[in-house]
Amino acid sequence: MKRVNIKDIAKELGTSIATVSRALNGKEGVSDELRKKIFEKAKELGYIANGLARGMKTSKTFTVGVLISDIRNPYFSEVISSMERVLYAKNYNLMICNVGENPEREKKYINLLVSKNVDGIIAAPTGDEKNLPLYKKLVRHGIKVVLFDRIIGDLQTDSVIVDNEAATYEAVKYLNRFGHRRIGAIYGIEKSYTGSERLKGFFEAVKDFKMECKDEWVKGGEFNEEKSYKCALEILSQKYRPTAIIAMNNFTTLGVMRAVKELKINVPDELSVMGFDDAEWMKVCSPTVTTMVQPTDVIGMTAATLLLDAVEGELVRKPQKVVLKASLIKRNSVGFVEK
Amino acid sequence: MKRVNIKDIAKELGTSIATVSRALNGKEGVSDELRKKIFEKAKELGYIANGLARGMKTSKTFTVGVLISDIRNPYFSEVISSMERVLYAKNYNLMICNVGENPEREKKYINLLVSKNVDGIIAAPTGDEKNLPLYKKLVRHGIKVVLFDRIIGDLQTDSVIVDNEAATYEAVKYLNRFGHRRIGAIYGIEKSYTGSERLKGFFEAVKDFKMECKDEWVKGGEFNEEKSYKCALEILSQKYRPTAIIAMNNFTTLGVMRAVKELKINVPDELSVMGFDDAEWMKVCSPTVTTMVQPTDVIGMTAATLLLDAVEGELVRKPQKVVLKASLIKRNSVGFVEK
DNA sequence: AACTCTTTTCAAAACAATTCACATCCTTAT
DNA sequence: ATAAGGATGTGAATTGTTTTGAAAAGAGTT
Repeated sequence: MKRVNIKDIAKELGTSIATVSRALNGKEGVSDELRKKIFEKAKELGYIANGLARGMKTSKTFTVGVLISDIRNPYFSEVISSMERVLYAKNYNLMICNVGENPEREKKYINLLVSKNVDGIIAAPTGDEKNLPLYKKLVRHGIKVVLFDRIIGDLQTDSVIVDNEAATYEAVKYLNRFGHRRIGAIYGIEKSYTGSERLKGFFEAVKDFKMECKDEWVKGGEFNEEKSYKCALEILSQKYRPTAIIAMNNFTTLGVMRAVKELKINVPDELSVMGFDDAEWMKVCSPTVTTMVQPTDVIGMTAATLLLDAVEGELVRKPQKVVLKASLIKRNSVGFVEK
Repeated sequence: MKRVNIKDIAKELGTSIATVSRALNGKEGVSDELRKKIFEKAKELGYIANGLARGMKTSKTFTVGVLISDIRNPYFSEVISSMERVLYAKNYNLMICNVGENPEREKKYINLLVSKNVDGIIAAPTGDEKNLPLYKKLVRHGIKVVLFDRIIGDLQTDSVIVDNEAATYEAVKYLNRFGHRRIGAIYGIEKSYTGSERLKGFFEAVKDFKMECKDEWVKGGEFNEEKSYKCALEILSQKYRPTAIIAMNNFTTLGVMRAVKELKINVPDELSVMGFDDAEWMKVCSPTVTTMVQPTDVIGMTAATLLLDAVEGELVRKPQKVVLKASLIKRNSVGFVEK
């Protein structure tokens, strides 16, 4: 069945499409009486504006693309949920693009979003250098871009990140207070933005607090459970092992906890575990996990708000860089080191 | 900066836009030589087709709306991730719409999706009667609809669901094998499709296996952790209480586990817990949770495939109803009842 | 040279909205 | 009576693409 358009309304009312458009969009130049009639007729016919046609003319689509690595990661689903809340209020739709850590997908999705004339893109970029020009092109072409979680190169655009370096530094500092002198870590993707920053903070703290940290105690390579589990097994099977271990995202934390369980290591008596990110399971597993959490709702809200500002604001303003702090949630996986 | 369009390409090459369009879309009637030149020029100028204009003409947008209650629910994020995988392969985008259990949001989002001329909608409907006409209108207007997780009324459209009744029936049956004769339950939204089906299967099994089930042992009302936690506390604080309890989705399961932990009830020795849905935490908490899981990836894949079939298929076919089975994952929260 | 046939190309008409520049109407002032 | 001015309404252009019917060009046949 054909959709009703303003032409139909105009014809029914014996007026012109221009007038109908003006009336429906709340522009002046239409008498109150006629305007009312137009609204009534629109409702009666079940008129819904055609966003494509409107978008063509106004070059505004009320659509925002969101590039993330994996929607199944609670970190991302929480951030997105929070973005969705602010965008929904302004009648925007979100296009979710799972790019994994795959630059090819990132590229294809960006082009798809451009072809759909999205008003803006909120992205946690893979960080691959070869897609940097793509992002720059977006900015040049007037598609607003807000980066979150990770930033790349010298892209002149808004961004919302967490001070990852400080986060792991604080985590180590906290462990230090519990008397830990031997420390290990499970990291994620070394050369990713978050991965490297978190490692940096870790090593810095290790140095500052004069802890012992052997190469064999620091392993990783991927932000996933399986890899982290294996790395944790390796680290913890050593005869001489750390008294505390720090994981660098939610999946790695999960891997560590699984390894610990399998090796029947008592946490926190024999080993303290510091997690990263928060997840439901950390509240119910035994022991519950002490962890550095990122303020996912603030991240999402801020990113969405920045994008809306950029999209709806008339004037061009300087790129903003919002840096948020991670915070420590104290639960039961960290304890004093055994004498 | 202005986007390059086919007119620009045509002008540069001294040909007509019709020819450029034909060449780029792989239609015949363009000499190989000219076609090659057109492709080269398009690449050189960085041409990306304008989806709005294309959509106007072809009334195809390569966009699919997805209505769910909450992206933070791992059940939904897994299903969506799986949908995304199949839709991405065919160059479709997903518009995620978090509707909570709110019919108003559902209505607004559906209208938004219509205005954006999505090719189809995959929805887990709230089930509110007053939005049924909206869904019917979609179908009438040629927007393909695939329902999943829940179905509503007499809507003539494809659907993918799990046999929820059988799922809880099987769960109780399993508990019966462990000698449980007194059983309780934490349910979700009674009048929701999934909620009522699961309850139905539960009561049926309770009757069939001649179990004892007091009214005070069956509580619920919302599919969330807090409410379920409170209900579980109430049930388990009673002097005469069930030896097994069954939760009816992932959040309710989490609530039960928290209550159990707080009451220092030993699971499975003092109480067996049967969960529903799967989640990371169920694998790491103590004890790990035995649970009825829905095949999220199959659900997502099937729903997306059905939608693609409907959207891309020429001929109209009968609405399909795919019913999948939940399966039991045996872990450690269910044990033999104490003598 | 005139004709058919095939291949290649083009001009113009949609698609549904917005918007600019006019046109019309009515009132009021000169 | 005429002019001015404000309010209200209209026609037509515009947005970028696809698509259709027709035209042009080239090749082969008579």
